[in-house]
Amino acid sequence: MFSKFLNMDKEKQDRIINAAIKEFAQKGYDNASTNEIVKEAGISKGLLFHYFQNKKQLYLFLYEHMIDILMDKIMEKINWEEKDIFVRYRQIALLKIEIYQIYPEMLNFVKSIYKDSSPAVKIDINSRGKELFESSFNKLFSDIDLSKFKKGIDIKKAINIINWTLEGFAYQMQEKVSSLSLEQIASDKTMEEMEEYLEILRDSLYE
Amino acid sequence: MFSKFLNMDKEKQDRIINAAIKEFAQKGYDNASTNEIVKEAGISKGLLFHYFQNKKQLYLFLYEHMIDILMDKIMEKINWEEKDIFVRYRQIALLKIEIYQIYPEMLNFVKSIYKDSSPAVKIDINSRGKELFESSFNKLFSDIDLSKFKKGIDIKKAINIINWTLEGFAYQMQEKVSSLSLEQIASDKTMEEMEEYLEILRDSLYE
Amino acid sequence: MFSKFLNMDKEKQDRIINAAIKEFAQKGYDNASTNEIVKEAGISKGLLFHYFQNKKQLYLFLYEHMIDILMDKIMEKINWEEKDIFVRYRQIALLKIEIYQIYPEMLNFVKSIYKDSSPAVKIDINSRGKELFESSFNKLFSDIDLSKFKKGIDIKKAINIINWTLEGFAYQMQEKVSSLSLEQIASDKTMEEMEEYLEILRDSLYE
Amino acid sequence: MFSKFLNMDKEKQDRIINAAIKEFAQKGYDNASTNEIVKEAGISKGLLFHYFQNKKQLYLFLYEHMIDILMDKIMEKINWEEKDIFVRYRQIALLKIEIYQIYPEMLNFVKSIYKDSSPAVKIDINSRGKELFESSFNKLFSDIDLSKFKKGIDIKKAINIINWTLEGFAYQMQEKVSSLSLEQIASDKTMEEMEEYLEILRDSLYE
DNA sequence: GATGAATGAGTATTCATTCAT
DNA sequence: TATGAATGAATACTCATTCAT
Repeated sequence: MFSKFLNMDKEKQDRIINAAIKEFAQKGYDNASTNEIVKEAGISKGLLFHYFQNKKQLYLFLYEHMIDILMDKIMEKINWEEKDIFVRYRQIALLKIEIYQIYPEMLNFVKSIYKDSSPAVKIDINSRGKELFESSFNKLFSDIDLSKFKKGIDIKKAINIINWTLEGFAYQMQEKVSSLSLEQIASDKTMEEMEEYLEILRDSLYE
Repeated sequence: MFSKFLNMDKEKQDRIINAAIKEFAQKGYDNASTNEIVKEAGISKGLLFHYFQNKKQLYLFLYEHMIDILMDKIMEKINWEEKDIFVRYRQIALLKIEIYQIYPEMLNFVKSIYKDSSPAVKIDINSRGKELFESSFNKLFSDIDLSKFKKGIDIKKAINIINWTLEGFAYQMQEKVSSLSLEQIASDKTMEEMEEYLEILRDSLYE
Repeated sequence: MFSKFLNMDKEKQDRIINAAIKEFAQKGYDNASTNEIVKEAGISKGLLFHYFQNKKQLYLFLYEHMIDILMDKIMEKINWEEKDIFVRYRQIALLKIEIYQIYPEMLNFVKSIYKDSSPAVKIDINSRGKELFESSFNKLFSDIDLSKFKKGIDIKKAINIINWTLEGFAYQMQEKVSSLSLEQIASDKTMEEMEEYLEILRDSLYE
Repeated sequence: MFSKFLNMDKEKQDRIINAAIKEFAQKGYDNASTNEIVKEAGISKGLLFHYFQNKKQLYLFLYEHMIDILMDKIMEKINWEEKDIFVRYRQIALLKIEIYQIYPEMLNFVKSIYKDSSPAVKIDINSRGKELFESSFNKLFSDIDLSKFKKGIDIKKAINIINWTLEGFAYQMQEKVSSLSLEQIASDKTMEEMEEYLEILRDSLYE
């Protein structure tokens, strides 16, 4: 399907991918301009459509490609022996920071998929997402040791609280991105603050 | 600034506001069409731009106007005698549901501000948000009784956890909106589930 | 439907119509460029689409409008008392020349409808054509005096021969348009030549 | 000029020709896509433009080549001993039907030349047509026995009438193509009807 | 001879905004 | 105050043609 694209010069490939995920992440599917993408990538109008039938195919390719890379990273970096949910979340957080530093727009793009997704692509994303994303994502928490939670607590709700708290924290950090440098965000101080949140939650939700 | 608009026939005013927030909420800032707005409001193109210099000014006016109305409702409906944070949050949740039932587009509009916010208006919203929204929002929690929290706990972080959890829960509920009716969402069962979350948090974070 | 357009300044209206029928007649529906039309008409891109929803609506409007004008002219100029087919054809020929001199592209446009009609508009034209064009066109020959034809001759075939001959002659004349001026074509010499054809046919097909 | 092409593998040559005349016949010069032609012919884009400088040259080559083949057939099949114009025309009509059944796209292509001919190629076709087509076509009628025509009749005009009538009849038949099968069109009934037209004309124009 | 990546001007249509009335 | 005609840059996408391999 996209073999033509994937067999081309790697450097140009990356220029196109970066330009495209940046544009889509910033403006959403509908408002993303293929004009801007080719300008930023330094290629001609025709070439983009030589590789991708249309804007939608480009978007769906990026979706699958980014998820693939994300999943590969997860499988590679997570220590699956460690069953404690807080340790697992800490690993995921470090992973995110790592990806953030290499492909900063990638996480924004993945996030934007859930935010915007115009009707034009929503159905396709949903059908592909159900197979790919969720199955792999569930794996992240499928083998967690649940015995450490307080007796009587609704474990599903407890996990939700942990999740929402970390999401909220990450979002708060991201808002500072424009003023802070990535280095500062990925610094010890940020990690320390996260640890403090995790500690409060562990004290609260574990036996 | 917008006094010209605010002094006009109230009924036409509302037609314009309703048409505009509906369009913006449904399509986001960039994709919202002023053509659609004037058609829905039953006014001419010229008139819209007579009252509002441009699309952006219209959007920013709506933002401020909606926040104003929201704040008025809050001030009116919150029982300020009650200082317990969990009780306060419960009141806010009920308030949201109440507004949702009366002006469904209004909350969609406010929500859409955070979801989409194209780069074209993001900066303006952020700067005004800091003044308007946060100052009023802070008032919601300025007189909270902090003595009930566990000794030694970082209270700011504890409040964040409560906040993010409720946000996460609300977001989860919203995702069901397309399949569930508003009545079902605002039902006892939803409120019960929220109570369970609040109970876990109170058990965890209070002395 | 097109009242907005028909109520505008007549001179600009005509500039648009002339530019459009010329472009459609020369290049056919698919290849006609709305860019060229607005350039030739001296209006902006937006204005054309302000009056006509899209290219197809413009084409269909022109079709109906041109047929209308053509039919009005026919009803006005034909002497319906005269039942002889050769006299009737002569009147029609004179009529065509007259129209040719006033709206030269109009007849080309009408002719082009039958020649090209891309699949994009064919169905719409056919359905509208059956009502409008054919019913009125049949009227042109509905009250002809058939008693003058040779006994035993197949009258339908005889009329076809007259028709095809005059069409062939007109086509031959048109091919000379690029080299000859309209004045020369509409001259006595051309009419004389046509008379000679009609005379051969009358001698041949009448008693 | 096109010797490079004509010296290549005959089978590939035919694949290209067939793909090209089909595309041109179906869509007309302007809308024919060289992309489609190379896809259908199974060759690369570059190769097409290696043999033919550009789309126009390809079209003009096809025009000349098809006329050549057509003329060869004519020279081969016409009985030149028979000098009667009506008999000659009957032979030509049969010839057309024969070709129609063997190379249906070829006649479609030749026909399409007259129908669509975008301004881009019209001039070139016209100038070449005068040399090629007409010279050969004139041969078809150069040795006709003119002595049978009525005394005093303008023979050139009489021949035109015969020609236009047969053209008109053929065109009328063609319009039925979409609903009728080729077999039905080339049936005895069609030929019979043509005979009736020829008979009327012979009775009218011969002594 | 043969490939197909690459180009950029071209297509129809939209839309915020202006301005004469 | 109110209208809506008019603008032109922007949109996604196509396509004949070139050229390095």
